Amino acid sequence: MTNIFADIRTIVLAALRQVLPDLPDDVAARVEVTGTKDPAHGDMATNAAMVASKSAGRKPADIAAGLVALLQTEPMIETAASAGPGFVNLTLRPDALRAQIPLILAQREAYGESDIGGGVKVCVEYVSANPTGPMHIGHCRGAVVGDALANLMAKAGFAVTKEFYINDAGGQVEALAWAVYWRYLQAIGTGMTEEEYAAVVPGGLQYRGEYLIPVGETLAVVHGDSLAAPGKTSARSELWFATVRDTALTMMLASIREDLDLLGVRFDVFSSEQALFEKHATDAVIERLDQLGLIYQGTLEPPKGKLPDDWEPREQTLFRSTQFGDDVDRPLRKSNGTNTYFANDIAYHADKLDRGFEILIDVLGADHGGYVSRIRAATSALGGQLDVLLCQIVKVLKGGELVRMSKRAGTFITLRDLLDEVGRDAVRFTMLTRKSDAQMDFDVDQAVAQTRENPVFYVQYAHARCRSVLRAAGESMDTTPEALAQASLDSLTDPAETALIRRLASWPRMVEGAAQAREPHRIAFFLYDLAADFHMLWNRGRDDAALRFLQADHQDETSARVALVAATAMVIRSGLSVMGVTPVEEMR
RNA sequence: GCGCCCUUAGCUCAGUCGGAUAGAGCAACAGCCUUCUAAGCUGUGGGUCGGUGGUUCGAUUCCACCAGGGCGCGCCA
Repeated sequence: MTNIFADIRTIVLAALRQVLPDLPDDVAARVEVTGTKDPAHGDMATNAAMVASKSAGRKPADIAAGLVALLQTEPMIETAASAGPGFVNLTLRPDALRAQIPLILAQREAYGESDIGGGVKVCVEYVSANPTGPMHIGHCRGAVVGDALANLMAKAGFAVTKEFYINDAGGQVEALAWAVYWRYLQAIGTGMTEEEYAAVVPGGLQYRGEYLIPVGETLAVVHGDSLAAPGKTSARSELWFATVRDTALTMMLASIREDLDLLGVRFDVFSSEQALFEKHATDAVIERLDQLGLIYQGTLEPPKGKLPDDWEPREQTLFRSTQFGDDVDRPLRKSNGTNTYFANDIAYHADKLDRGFEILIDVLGADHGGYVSRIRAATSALGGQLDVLLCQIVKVLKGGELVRMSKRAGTFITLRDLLDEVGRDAVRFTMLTRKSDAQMDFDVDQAVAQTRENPVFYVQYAHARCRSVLRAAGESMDTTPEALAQASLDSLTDPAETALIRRLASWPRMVEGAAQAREPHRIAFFLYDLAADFHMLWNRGRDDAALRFLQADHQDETSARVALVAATAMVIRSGLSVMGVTPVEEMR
């Protein structure tokens, strides 16, 4: 595990303890070593003197002076200087920074891995689309964000499980079965009209999309007319319901998994709501909460403002979520005694805790915003920790126009449409170029553009250029990582080279910060900046032939630069693999 | 009406649990191809960080209130 920031922080902390032997641990924990914005401030800066000032009762400048004196003597540090309100700026010895290159080459794409996760078991739940239809663009962002977050946390040393929760119980599955049964009747050539059929469906016919036609046809092939009443009309639901529902769920889930596969998302675990239902998990968890004194029978206040038309006060089984920061207590059982979705979801989260996960993460759509505080409350009540990432709406733009998505108008964009148009890598990368809780416009034209505007292209281009140099170098030298790690790096002194090395060295710190903040989008921005550093260096070689990577007459310089290029390619690949994007070898 | 999220350059967005002179891309202007990919690079201009207070050595960052945008609001999942 390589992390030069962590190494320097250890050194700074040791020095701080010499200056202040009574340093409290909580103060020590706040000591940071960060990169600098301004090269004039050196390579790194630490806030150590400032954070320790208050508890030590000494001026920051005073402590900083003590630190500077000690840090000056460190072999990795060339100069230390106090500055501003009490920063200590550090300039590393050039060879200390360059020494990161062989370390990167030795670790390859594993570079950036960290142990801050400490092997803590984390369950990241995402997508969890209802198995009632194909995946649409609304699911896409959550799928990509969740998948990248899971990868990111795994890289940071958490023991991550990727999980998909199948909502295969409840009203919408019933509605699905009725919708599929209609497609079945059509497939066997029923004489009923859609209106006649809809009239017998409890709650009305939903899910009228054509994607259910193949399910009906499959049922017709397997079961012939046997699921219908004589005359090919609708039979009593007891006769066909379970068969139709199970076939529909199986086929819908298969289709979702196919879509996920195309997106490059693979889950470790698919959890079934129905399975929990059969174990009576919800009743069990309500019992558990009851024993904690968190359940009561009561009547909720009507919601403020606009009332539902049929509002009337009714007594329900309620959970005291207000004790855990929610605004109102929430119903677990409906007035007819059946469990609410919330209750079932508590059972599911309890199930995850029972499986030994210490941190639960749910990636949800923004339309679940109002749901967050109650499910977090429930998880806290059960002694767990739940982090929620809300993914805001994605608007799709094409030709500068907003592409309207409406199920009613039948113009909803499926995930597959988007993948066909833009490609998996561009979809994944673009979805990670915004903070997940910020609204996003997905510009289809930009995602396929081959210019710097398009971060996917820009990063891929940098990687392709690296590979191009390595291919060319490979004709006259050994470009295996093992061989390059032996190169003498003393010639890497150009500011553009140093900037690139500094960026590479900050990758492990970036991974840790992004994982702790649960912000996978930071990886995309890091790679973009890294690509910019590399493109700049590349073009320096255009202006000044002496800065080109391959120097026919200077073997040492060439190997040093090729080693740098190889390390750059590895870090790009390391980052892309977190994002689930495939690096390209060449642009075409 | 209540709750949650958001507001940073003309546009789209970064900004590392509070840190030094707030950064990119696009758009505008001025440059760089006998060369490992010019699908790129360099430079210039552009900001009361939505507003007003507060917390402290220090606030784009934390808190309160206000304005604007989005999402939701008992027996849907």
